[in-house]
Amino acid sequence: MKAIVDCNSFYCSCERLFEPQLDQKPVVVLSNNDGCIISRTDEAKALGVGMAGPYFKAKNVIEQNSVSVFSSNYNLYGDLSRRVMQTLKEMVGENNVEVYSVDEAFLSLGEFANSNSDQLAMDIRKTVERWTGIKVSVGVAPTKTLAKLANYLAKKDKAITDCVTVLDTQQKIIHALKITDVKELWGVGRQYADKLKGLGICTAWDLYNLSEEWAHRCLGGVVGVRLIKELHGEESIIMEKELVNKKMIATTRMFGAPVASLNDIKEAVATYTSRAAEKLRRQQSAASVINVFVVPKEPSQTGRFRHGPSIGSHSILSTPSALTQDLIKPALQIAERIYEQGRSYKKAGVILSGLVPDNSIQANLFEPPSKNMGRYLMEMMDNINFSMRNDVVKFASSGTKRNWKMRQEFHSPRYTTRWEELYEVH
DNA sequence: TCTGGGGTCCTAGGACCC
DNA sequence: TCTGGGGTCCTAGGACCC
Repeated sequence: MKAIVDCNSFYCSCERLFEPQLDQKPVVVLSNNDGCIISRTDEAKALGVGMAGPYFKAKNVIEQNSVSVFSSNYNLYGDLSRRVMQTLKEMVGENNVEVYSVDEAFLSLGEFANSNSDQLAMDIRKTVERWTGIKVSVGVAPTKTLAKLANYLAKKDKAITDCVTVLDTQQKIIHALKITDVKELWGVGRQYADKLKGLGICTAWDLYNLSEEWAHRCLGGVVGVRLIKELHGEESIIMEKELVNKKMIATTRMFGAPVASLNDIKEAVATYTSRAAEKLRRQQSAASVINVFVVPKEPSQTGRFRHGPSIGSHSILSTPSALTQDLIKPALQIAERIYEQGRSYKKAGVILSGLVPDNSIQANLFEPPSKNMGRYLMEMMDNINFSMRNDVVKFASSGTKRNWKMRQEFHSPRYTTRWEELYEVH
């Protein structure tokens, strides 16, 4: 049996942990740049605050109902996430936990669940809450896709389920499929949902009854086949062992306000490159390809604001590198190349790919001393920036004025990861 | 006026090779 | 001049996830 453990309104729950007077009160957390609502509590949902909707559209409702608003505080959420995952590992064994996202983990229950899945699932839910203060929902079923379905049902009707749903018999599974809209299934997004609806396939049960051959033809090839198999209880999406290294590392941001000057664009690109290079060194990789892109301000013709047209170009490094200074140089050259005088831009990004293990440590002996200096410099910068304040030490090309910096008007303290912001009890 | 920031996998098609 | 039937590798783009 598989389980999925999913934190309820995770970012909001993290904020509430340090402001307990907000329990039972509506809370929302905004995306970077305070643009979208990316987490909301049940109370906010009941007021009609949309998920993943733009903040400005919900602003009236939010102000009229005194909804508490926070900018996203990823230092805090990341730390609390680690505590939740650690709890799960202690309960079912490290090797049986697959961290799927910051607020979700799959568990392989194996023999733990043979007799009493309900009891085990409830035990997990209660223990995580007791140890970390974070409420979670648990779904249990034979496959990951069905476990996700169970979890969806657990969250949908918390008063009845107490945040736990177990689908351990064929009858329960069939009933769950029949009462669930096909668009709620894991692996069915907007495009497929619309397509399926058009064909008269409305419930998960309707999809269950289609053949693998049909899914291969109409639902993205092998991806669709896996979905059908999973619904039938056949494990087709396997558990990943340990968190493997990223194959691509990106740092991209909207600007706080549109940016027109090349200088500001270059500062932003240098800053994002530094951040991406830090992530690169953290997983001990080096990059061989660097991609820089900008998104002009003009609204997209398609009306889809998300995947608006971006203008970018890439550069291939002669030697893969993890040193910020090696990456900033080509990044800035690309920025100059793609920038057009007279336009203004709302976003820029840096993507590192072609990642390989960073073997420059071993190569040290054979390198000129200047290269070794580069490594020491990086280590020192990373350590200082990690233990003190972000960007105490940075490259001059990152700038000091930061005209492009994103908006964050409602930021809470990093209670658990910065000494000077520790929660105080008087 | 104001709409995030990451990631993954898969497929099709082109370039190139023998 | 005629010209088959494989392979592989890479990239762009589409779909999905949180």
